[in-house]
Amino acid sequence: MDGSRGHAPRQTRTVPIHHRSPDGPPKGRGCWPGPGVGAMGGLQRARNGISGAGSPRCDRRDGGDRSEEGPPARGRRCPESLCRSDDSANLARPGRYPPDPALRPESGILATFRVPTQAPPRTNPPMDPTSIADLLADAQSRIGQTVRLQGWVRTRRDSKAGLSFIQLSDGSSFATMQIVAPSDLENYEADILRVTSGCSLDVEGEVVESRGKGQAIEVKASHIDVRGFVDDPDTYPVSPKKHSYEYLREVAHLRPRTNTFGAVGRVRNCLAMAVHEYFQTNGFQWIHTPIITANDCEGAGEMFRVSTLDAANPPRNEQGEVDFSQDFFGRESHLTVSGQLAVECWCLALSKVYPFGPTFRAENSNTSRHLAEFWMIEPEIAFADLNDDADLAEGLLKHCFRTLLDRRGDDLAFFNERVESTCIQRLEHFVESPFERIDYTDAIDILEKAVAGGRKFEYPVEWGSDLQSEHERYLVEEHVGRPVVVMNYPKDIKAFYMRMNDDGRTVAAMDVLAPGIGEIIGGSQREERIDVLDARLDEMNLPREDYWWYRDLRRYGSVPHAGFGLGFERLIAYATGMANVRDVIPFPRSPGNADF
RNA sequence: UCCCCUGUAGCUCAAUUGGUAGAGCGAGCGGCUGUUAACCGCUAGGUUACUGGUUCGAGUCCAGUUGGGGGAGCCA
Repeated sequence: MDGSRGHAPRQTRTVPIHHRSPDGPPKGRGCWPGPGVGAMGGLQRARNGISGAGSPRCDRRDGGDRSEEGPPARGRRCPESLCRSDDSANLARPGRYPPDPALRPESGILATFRVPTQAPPRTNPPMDPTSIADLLADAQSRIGQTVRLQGWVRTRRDSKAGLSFIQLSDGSSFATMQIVAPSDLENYEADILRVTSGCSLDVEGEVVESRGKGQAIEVKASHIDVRGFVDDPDTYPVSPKKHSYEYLREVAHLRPRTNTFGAVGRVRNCLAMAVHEYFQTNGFQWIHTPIITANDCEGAGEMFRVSTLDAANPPRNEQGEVDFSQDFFGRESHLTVSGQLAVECWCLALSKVYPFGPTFRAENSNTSRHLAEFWMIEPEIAFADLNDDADLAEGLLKHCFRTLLDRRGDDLAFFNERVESTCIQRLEHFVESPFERIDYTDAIDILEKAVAGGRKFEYPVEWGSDLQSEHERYLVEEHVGRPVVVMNYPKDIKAFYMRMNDDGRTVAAMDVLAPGIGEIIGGSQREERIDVLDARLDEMNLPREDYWWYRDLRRYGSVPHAGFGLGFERLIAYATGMANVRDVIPFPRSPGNADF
């Protein structure tokens, strides 16, 4: 029943004030966080200085007893401030909202919830809400209509002419909507003048042509319902100013409210859909390869163990080793580091397949290009060789970026203006130019010529060793200037499953290198000949029996096939110009960091 | 994991050879204004990440711990 839908409780509630944090979480406010530089301050101190038990987020309090109401400021933690989103969002500093003398701290240990005063009347029955994106899609034809918008406040500006301007964002597009709140709204004094960044609103009003510059239309409000106030605005973490990315990572629960991260979220969604569209329109099947794997043969690095054994006191066998036969799966198991081996089974039945899901690596990698949990796209195609694989990589990437340019011009314009000034140009160039394809051996020649010409590298260039980051960067950024596919690497630096070339010393592997981000795709044609595969397993001291089902694929109807892995976060980082993959995933996991 | 840099107000940063801790933004209050990253004034806000040293005296020097960044390795 909607008559009261959207209205916060009307009564004033009181709570003991020590349920409130001595002060709020670190704040700021993120409209246009600039490039991430500088160091962190308050949060680490909060983290280091306070040692309370309980939820780790609750520890994130900065010191400082900022008013008379607080309990001892340090060494004390609020058990439920940030961690309980329902009530804490409405907690107010006592004595401020409302300014009721009976509730001042000196009258007792009471604080006041900050709640809207009175439910403003609204149309009956209430109308369905519209998204800002939909409203802007046909702005001119909507003029004169009454609409209902729901969203969060970016800024409020008052005019003594008897009105306030509120920038409302609902995340449906980069654009916000200007709400004009006339002072004759019955809750104008009581609510509207108390609205700050971060408040949630439910607005009804007429779409009108804007009298100001900067927007074609605006909504002249007839009713504004403040659904949720911001607790002490002084502590709202995402204040309307520039914030560093490092800081915003520490408030990852609120960073989607900033321009940058809202845009990242929409771009991420758009690219994910583009990936699926490309495959679905080209005859691929999406295969859900397992997250948990008991294979000890994936071989792509350190893995996270999945176990239900008592970590403090695990069962042990006669040799004193942990007895995983008593574990949940009856053997040691892990989170997947790749769906490739599993999806090859489905490739050799459904022909064109792709996993697209989360992947986990327990590597101690501390870089802007690595995450412990990331999303990977791993297409696999049957009756295909390495060139088909490179064609597929090129087709997929170009489709993704073309789609992004078509659909998220608003967000890309922002990235272009505020994050990386060549962002759009780079994407347009990307979709128009053919990839450069060079053999590893030729790449070595190019690098050797560069060295002969005086170019200095920290690591030596020699056939047989892997290309270093500096080598890849030279090839992509200086020598070619656009994405490069390096193909046919020496066999000794690549995995066992990559197909041996006729020269006997290289395998059909490829890396797609992109300017600014490095390796974005790694792939290969797979070894489909059982005798050659076995020889490679033996050569690398890998027990054949561990790969029995993988080898079966080569025994029963084997066929040349190929595939690659595309790191989804690297794709987003490249598309947006965001420098760190931790800032293109909602909640990044990296060594020492699994907050939120 | 290795190398380098770094931690000062809610945020971004200053602080001379070791000598009383500052600004901008944000916030609160007031002024002005169909405003729009508004503008003007006033106010509040600090155990200089933590622990221990050196010193008459430490934000500054030393050691350890811890957080962050850049680069490398591993890779996607």
